[in-house]
Amino acid sequence: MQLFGLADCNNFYCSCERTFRPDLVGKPVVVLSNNDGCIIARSEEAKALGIKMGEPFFQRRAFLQENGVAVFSSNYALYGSMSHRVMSLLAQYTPQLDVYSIDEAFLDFSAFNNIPDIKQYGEQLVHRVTKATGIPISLGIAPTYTLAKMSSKFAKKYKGYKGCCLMDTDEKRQKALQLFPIKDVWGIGRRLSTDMVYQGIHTAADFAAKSEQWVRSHFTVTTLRTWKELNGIPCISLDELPQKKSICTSRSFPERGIADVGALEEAVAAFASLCAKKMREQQSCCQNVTVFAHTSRFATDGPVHVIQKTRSLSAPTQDTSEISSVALNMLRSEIDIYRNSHLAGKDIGERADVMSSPHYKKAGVILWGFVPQNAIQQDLFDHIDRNRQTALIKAIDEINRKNGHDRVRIATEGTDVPFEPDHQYRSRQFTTDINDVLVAQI
DNA sequence: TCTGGGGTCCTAGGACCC
DNA sequence: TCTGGGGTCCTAGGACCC
Repeated sequence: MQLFGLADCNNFYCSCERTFRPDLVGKPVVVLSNNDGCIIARSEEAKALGIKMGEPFFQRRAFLQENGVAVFSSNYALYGSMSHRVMSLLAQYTPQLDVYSIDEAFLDFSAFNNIPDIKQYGEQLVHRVTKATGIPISLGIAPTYTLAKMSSKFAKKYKGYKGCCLMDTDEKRQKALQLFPIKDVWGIGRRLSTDMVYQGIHTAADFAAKSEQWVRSHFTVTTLRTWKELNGIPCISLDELPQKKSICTSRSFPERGIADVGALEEAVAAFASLCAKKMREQQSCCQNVTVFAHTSRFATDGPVHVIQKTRSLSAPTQDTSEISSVALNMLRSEIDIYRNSHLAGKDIGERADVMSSPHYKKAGVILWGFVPQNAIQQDLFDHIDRNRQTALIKAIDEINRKNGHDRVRIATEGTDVPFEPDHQYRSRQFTTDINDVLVAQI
């Protein structure tokens, strides 16, 4: 029998913060998104207070304070490094580890038929990771990924499992399916679960009991796969994930957003530069560049402007300055079009008002259409000296690697930090900056 | 005043071709 | 008055995930 494990870190970001603040164990903790915008992680105690995932922080600030909830800005350097510790421990327990997200990984246990007690093996794994990293984890073991995800939720919910829930018989599977709400099934989101409840499907068991024909005719192939997985037939594969199909860097800007076009350009140049760097790390070149920028979805006053523009390059590239200039050209021309259309027919008196440009709340750059960097088709009309360019990029990456990122950058990114996201409640870089390492007092 | 960021996959429908 | 049929490719947008 094939068996897969899913290891899931409990309330990962909160647990990371707590590892370095043991005084907060047992107390409510939340972690905020960039700009301290939304609540994106909650400890069990915070969940018990009724705090929802994704709630805007400003709406909950007073409540959090009244209830003594510890609040943290997101600290991705810390979470990334803690994740790495957890994953390297998990890798010791399986021949095949698939890291699925910052706090989750699948483990292939198929080769472990000779292990007499896989449940006990799982419990050991959970105990070891929790003890060694300070991050509590839950492990589900089952014949398919979808069922393993489900098992891990049981492992988390019921203390009696000691962190590890094994679903290795049809009887256990049936029982679990009946207890599991359809909306919590992996791959069934809000939209689909609403449809299903409308059709009388309330639990995973209700759904699994439908005929294949019925599922095919009502939903897409993705949902059919989920149905098969619930019935114990593996059909989701995770292989070859490391090559991404698109790479995106985007940010929301603090408060009302950015009105100054120069500042917006600097931000976009910085996003382009970061995208290009991520892309070089996976040794690709991109064929397409998309830039986007838009005003707030929530603002009811002020001009609304949505920019989304894509350009195909004449030859794939991984050069920061080329990608950056393509993104900036698209951005500028879209803004020019907007301005011209809003200036047309206005007299001078109205212009001052019109020229108060829109406040762009969010912007980003997406690179896609990747080809491996060693397999580039030369463009017949390409006049750029590729070899020289490659040498320059390598040199810059190397300087930045040694001296801190952004030490060398292109001039369009500006000499100041273009915008400083709010992170009022940020913890320190306990694991990645020597100046922030905790000091033990004897 | 203040509402995250980064991905994947699928489908419908338009553009284009013969 | 009457305005084809079938195929491919691309893109935007929706749904999902963490």
